[in-house]
Amino acid sequence: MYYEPEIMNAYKLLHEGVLAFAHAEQQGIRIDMEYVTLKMKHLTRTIEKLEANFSKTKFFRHWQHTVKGKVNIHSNVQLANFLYKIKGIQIEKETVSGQGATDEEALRKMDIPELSDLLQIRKLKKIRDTYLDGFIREQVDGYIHPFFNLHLVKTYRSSSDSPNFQNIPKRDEEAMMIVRRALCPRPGHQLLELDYSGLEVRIAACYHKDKTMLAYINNPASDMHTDMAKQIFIIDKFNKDLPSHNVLRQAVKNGFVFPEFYGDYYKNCAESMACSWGKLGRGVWKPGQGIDMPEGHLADHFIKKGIKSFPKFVDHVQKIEKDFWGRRFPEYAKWKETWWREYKKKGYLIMHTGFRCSGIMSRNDVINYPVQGSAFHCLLWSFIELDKRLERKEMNSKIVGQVHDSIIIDIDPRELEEVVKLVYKITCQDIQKTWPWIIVPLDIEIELCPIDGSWAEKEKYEFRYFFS
DNA sequence: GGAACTCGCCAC
DNA sequence: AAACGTGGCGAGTTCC
Repeated sequence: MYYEPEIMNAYKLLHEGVLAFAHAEQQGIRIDMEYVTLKMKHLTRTIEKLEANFSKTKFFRHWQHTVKGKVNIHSNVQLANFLYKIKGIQIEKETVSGQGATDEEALRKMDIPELSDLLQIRKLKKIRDTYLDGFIREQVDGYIHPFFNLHLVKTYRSSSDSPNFQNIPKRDEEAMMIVRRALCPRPGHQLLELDYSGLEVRIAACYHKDKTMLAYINNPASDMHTDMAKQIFIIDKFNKDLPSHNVLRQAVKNGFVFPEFYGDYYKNCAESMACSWGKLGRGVWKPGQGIDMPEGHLADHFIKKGIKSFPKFVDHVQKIEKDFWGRRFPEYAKWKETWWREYKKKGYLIMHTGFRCSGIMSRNDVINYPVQGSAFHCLLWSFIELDKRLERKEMNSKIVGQVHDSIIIDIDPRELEEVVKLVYKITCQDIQKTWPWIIVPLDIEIELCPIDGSWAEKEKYEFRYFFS
């Protein structure tokens, strides 16, 4: 059988990657056991209290009245049955198998106060049972040793388990603080995390080489998300330092730009931006609705601009999508077509890093796999290189984990400057020499927690003065 | 009594 | 033409 020569580079990356990951697994991450034990007790008390209150409500008594045995408030089968069959609520959202959904979005739409209480219970149980209990179960002498796998993901990314170190809460402030407080450096050390900034966007650009996108990446003062926010929300004097404008920018970034890159389309994007972020309804908009900003409420602003209802906004976003791929990023759009056509002809695709994806893939798979995979491989290459260098220098600082585009180091404060310089050299400079296909600059951000602090306390670390 | 499934939810 | 990519895991439920 014929293999393209690049496949040996891919093999080498996997081989060395497995060894480097094993090294990190062996190090492990320290858990503040005293804290976790105490916090679990607190959470259990709070959950019991919330459950007791919940079972006193009219809602619960009605529910209990309609079933033969005992209600289990954590059973979504029972909950769906009660809400949709007994109470006769119209199903607005279905699960993948076509049942009435009972996820947060579905429950919030029903506007029943008791369901908010149920969601709060769910959230605390998730924190306790998935994360804190997982740490307790997996720890050995106060250290967890999460596995990092390289053989399980279709795109040749990694996965993690026992416990999964790649889905520790971050967005929800309360969950983040509770769970990350449990993760600590070794005594006298600090936890440091280095993140590649916008890695997937940059690696995508190495494939499609779109002129406009390259300009955005090469000019740090430019901001694609702000430009798109101006266009979508029709605001000329856009100021992202204004809290309300920043909400719109985030809405555009997470509700339009990234979903479009992943292959989503205008209808979902319009809904996400207007309803989830802008807090507007799906019908005709009325004055005073939506988030508040200097231009007035979002609804008033849109009405003034001639967009009086959600359907009108959908049309508006459709035009912007057309403009996005047709005028702004035509070379990116062309690349998507070329790769899809090539895949259909050959039945496989080869990444810049030498990995081959074959089997049945959708159009979205074909545009996402190479980008997701090779972006991760940049991280993996850096991980391997850094691991070797720390080992060779016999440093006390050790890599302990990785989250797709970031590396977590348990660092000896005395080695901080040396490690940071090394990290920057490897992640942003050396990698360019190894892989000439990386035609964009790569950049990182660093976060650091205090000595003997926890991962919840990490803060942005200004390291650039080392280089000035 | 365990395997396999669904659902919901956490991350990038 | 089609219509969001990749995972892990806990709890409940169903199947054998």
